[in-house]
Amino acid sequence: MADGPRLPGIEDDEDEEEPIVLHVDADCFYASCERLREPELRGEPVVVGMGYEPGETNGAVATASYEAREFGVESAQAISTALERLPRRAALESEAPRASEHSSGSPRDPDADDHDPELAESETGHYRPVDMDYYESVASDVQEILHDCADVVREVSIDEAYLEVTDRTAWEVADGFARHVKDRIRREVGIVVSVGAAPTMSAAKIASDFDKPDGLTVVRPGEIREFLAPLEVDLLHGVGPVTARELREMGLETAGDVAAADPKPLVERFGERGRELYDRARGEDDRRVEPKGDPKSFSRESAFADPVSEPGPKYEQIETLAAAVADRARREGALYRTVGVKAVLPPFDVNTRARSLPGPVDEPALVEEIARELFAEFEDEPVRKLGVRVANLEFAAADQASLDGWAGTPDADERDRDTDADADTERDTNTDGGQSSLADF
DNA sequence: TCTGGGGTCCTAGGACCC
DNA sequence: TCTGGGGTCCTAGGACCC
Repeated sequence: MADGPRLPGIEDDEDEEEPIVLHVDADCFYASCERLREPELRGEPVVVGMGYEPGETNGAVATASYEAREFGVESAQAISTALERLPRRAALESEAPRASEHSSGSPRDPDADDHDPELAESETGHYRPVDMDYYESVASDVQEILHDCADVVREVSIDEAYLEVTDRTAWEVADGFARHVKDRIRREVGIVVSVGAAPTMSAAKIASDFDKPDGLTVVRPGEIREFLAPLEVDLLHGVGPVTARELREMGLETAGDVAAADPKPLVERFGERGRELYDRARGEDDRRVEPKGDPKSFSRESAFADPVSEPGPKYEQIETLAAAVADRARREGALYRTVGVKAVLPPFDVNTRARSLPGPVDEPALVEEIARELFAEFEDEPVRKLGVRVANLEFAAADQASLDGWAGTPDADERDRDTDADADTERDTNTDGGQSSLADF
């Protein structure tokens, strides 16, 4: 606006102050990873299933390649539904990939296809179980490049990150910079990503989604509202099916409608979220890219193939999950103050229970004990899914060292004392005895 | 769309405190 | 004692995201 001196090619002084945020989002990441180690899958429909085992029909779709999506396979869909739309290529193949498996005239396993035995290969797809360890190793290669390209990186999930690159590029060449990031990841890792560049995190996020797959969309300062206006409300981050329906009932179909609406009813109906929605639709978002902080909770859950009514197997599962969660916390160096369970009863009735302790602990036996107690009220109910969670985490690592210095009580000592106390005291969180480790805090 | 697993944030109500 | 207002912590549920 002001008429001060301008650098060549820069339209407006204000633009210089506008942050340049990149949102990098891998396209059907799990499927791409599978193709990385199994190049025969390139160009083929690939479905990666969670809770899926080769040859089985249980589980849900984690990721479907774009070829698989053509058949109506969608993420979060039941594998059984996906299989109806896109039958499995051959049952044998998914157990142990063999080079010649899908060459012509291969013998069929009896349960290879429960459908048309004459099914054309072109109408079948490849199903693979999720292999997080492998995907994480690929993701860390990608992340290395991202950190190399930006001053601040915020990893949102395994396949998605925000980059603050204001000092690395300029608006007039932002598309070239984004191209460079894309190319490096493709060349060095073999993964295709979509990138959005914008002055705000929320616009960058939508921009990366705009032209998927292999997309590159730059939204320059002053263009955000115009860019968002025609988009359906459910494309806005934070608007799911429920909110989208309610917005439509209010006569708001697009981001432009929301931006032009009276914010009062939005705030009345949706509270703080309504305000945020309104601001974001107008291109207003002053969040800066910051590295992700410590996690707030750890949880593990697992579903039964069919609802289970007998207490035995359910308590067994609770114990397994409790041990896994406690182990995770210990490995990550986290103390927890709250233990919770989740019981999903048919048809899909989600129940959660939680109990907090007076102070943070690292005690696997206690996690199990509390989880069992919290679960007791559901022991005779049919249960389809169970979960165990620890929350109110404390990552004491940094402080702990100095604390140890004067207190002279390493972690292990505290744990031992606590376990001893455990043996002879009822572990009621409100009694004052038997909580020696807690008293230290 | 009949439902997998790991998270985050928000809200509402109750307990409790001053 | 029927009674104000503010604050915090806790639990449960819900919506949402990937």
